[in-house]
Formats: sequence, C-alpha cells, structure tokens
Amino acid sequence: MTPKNQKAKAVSKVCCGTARDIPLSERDADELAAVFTALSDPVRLRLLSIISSAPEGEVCACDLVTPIGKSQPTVSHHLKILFEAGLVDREKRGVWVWYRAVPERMSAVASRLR
Amino acid sequence: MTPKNQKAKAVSKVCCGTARDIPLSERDADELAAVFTALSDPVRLRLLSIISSAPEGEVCACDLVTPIGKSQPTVSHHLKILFEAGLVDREKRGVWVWYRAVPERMSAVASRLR
DNA sequence: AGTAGATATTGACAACTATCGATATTCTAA
DNA sequence: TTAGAATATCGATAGTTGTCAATATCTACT
Repeated sequence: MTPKNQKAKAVSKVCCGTARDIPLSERDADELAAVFTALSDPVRLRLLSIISSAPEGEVCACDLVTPIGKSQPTVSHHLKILFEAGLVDREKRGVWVWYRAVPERMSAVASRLR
Repeated sequence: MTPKNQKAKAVSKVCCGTARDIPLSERDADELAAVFTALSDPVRLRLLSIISSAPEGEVCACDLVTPIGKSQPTVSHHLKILFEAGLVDREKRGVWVWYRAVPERMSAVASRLR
C-alpha cells in the first residue's frame, strides 16, 4: 500500500496505505465512459464538427455523407450513436433529417474533465 | 444536398447544397479520438478520478489495484493507456511507480468540446 | 396506387479491446 | 548474489465495434 514518509522523494521501505474509496462511482463511470465512447471515433468527431459549426445551426443528414466519405449506412450509424449519447438532436422534416449540436451536453461532459 | 428555402421549417423540394469542407481535419480527428478512446473505459475513468483527487498529488500504482478490483496486469494496462494519452504522468521511485494527473492535458481536451 | 429519393436497419466480417494467468523485468535488502 | 516484491509484458479468449452491401421504411409527388 502507500509508501509512507516520502520526504524529498526518497524511497521508503513502507508501502501501500489504506484503501480510500473511489471518487467516481461505478455507475457514474459507466455513464461518462459511454459518452466518451461516442466521442472516440474520428468520423463522429468530424460529423460533430460539421454540425456544430453550421451557420444555420443545423445540418441535413444528406449533406453529411459525401464530405465524410463513408457509406450512407455508416454515416447513419454514427449519427445514431451521437444522438443516443445526447450530443446531437435531430428533427425529421419531410424526407430529410436535420441535426443540431447540443452544446449544453458538450459543456457538461467537458466540465467533468475539470 | 442542402434543402433550400426552409422558410418556417417548411419542407422544400430542393435538397443538398454544396459540400463545405470539414472544420476538423482528419489528422486532428484521429488525435482527438485517440484521447477520447483513452477516456472511454470506466476503469480508466475511475483510475483517473483516484489519481486526480490524491491529496499529495500522486498515487502509487500499488494503491490502485485493490480498490479498482481488477487484476494487476489489467490495471497496469489501463495505466499505460492513460499515460500514452498524456492524461497522467508517472515517475518510478525504487520499486514503485507514482502516477499524477496532467490537468493541462485534461483542460486542453475539455476545451475542444467548446 | 406507384415511383423515386432519403434515411434506417440487418447481416456479415475484420479489426480492435478488456481481461486474466503466466512469466519476465526491475529494484531493494539481506 | 540471492530472495522477495512491484510492475510490465505476453498469449489467449470473449466481447465489442466500424464498415459496407442489401434491404426495409418512410415521405413526397405525380
């Protein structure tokens, strides 16, 4: 356990202290990890960057396939993951689906990194 | 492409505008995604939470195995991933390895979420 | 109704990852 | 130098994930 008497970074012979409990609960860790998993793919990050920077605040899904350079099912799959993570919102209008960023969600996640 | 003339959110028959280029480059997306991948595991998040909240600013690896409840090789593996992502720093002192958080790295990542 | 276009779902496959037991490496102390 | 302890690496395995082709679903228009 915790090496004690680490004065001036000297090496002590005593090791390993009492186990404190973990600040982040298992449940919270699972939830947070889920969001980071949604952010852990370069294609999704690029999708997010397009959606977040849209001048009109929203982007049609049809405008995402070509620039991203992946198949339509793949883009649809990634958008679903971003949506389920709460990072984007969507609205169906006619045949098209419009995506918008959820900045509160992003800042909430960002704040968990201190 | 982009449906035009979306007055009052009406559905237009014109779709899909010109492809703008993507704000986030492929290279930047890859790098960012790598950090989020490091953050996408609950065990690593809990390790980070322990290390970040250490009163002395550092934690001995030997103090992480028992609370986390995983095998020593597994904890070592996760610590390596956190280290390689730049999220923690480490220093070997004698037989022990001491880990500390890298808050600048965390805020740098956090700021990429706006 | 019937057609055409946009998006979602399914199924399959390759690549990656978390995990552990066993083992190797590194360091201290006797 | 030998023993013992802390950490890292290796090898194997089960589970997850990104990708696409094929297909289904939904909507608008004729």
